[in-house]
Amino acid sequence: MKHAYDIYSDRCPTRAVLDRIADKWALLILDRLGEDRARFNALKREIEGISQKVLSQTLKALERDGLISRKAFPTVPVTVEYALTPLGHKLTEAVSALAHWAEANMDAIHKAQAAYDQRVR
Amino acid sequence: MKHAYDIYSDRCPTRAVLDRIADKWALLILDRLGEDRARFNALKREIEGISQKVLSQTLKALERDGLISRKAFPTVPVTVEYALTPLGHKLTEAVSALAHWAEANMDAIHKAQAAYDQRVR
DNA sequence: CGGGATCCTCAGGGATACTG
DNA sequence: CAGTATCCCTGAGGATCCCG
Repeated sequence: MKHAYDIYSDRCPTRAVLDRIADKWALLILDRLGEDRARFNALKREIEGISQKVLSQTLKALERDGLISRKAFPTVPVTVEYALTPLGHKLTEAVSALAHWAEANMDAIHKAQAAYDQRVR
Repeated sequence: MKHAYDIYSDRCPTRAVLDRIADKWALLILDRLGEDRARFNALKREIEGISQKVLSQTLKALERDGLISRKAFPTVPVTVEYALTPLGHKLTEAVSALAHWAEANMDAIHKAQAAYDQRVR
């Protein structure tokens, strides 16, 4: 066998991980950090619409899973930098592809939606 | 410019689309349909833990966005098949990579979590 | 078989205020 | 600056029943 895990099984621990990364905010954070490391407020500013609570929560979860690293500098006031870990880097391609897919295909999506609404309504 | 859309902007229509595909259940459905077309109850059976309500909702949303197609056969009782559209097919690689990433890296994730819990307490 | 309609809950996440 | 702590609320989603 390749490995003992099965994402289709609801009791598999991979499900919990998928639940964390298959999330709008997590993907945007990972995508942003895939470009370059960033500080807390920079992330908050650039990822429009995210609340500091959700940002904080998500960063902590991603750090716990080993996808991102947190480095604090003893300046005054404190400076904190978030970056992808090597493990997190393995995900960048998939993350970027998913996050930016909508941008590249929005016109086709609009047409599909219009056609669907025509048919159904 | 490449295109007029920006996923980092909260008012961009791509955000709504991302919200739909950056979802645990949507990714599992897309991944499953990436292997082969499937019927409603087959999806419900194979994607363990999904409720028929969420399955139904998600399928409808994905169909509206043009990612999957629904074909009903006038048998008794009715037979319905879901499959990826060409548009949906463009996403399969990214979806598969994300969905199965946890399976391939679960050991590293476990270690990261253990180390984190040790550090934090 | 492939769903639609209801009811209900509970936890995800927004808003606000405070701190090292 | 980079968060933590509370309060509060709504809407995602589970459970159940029903139907063409």
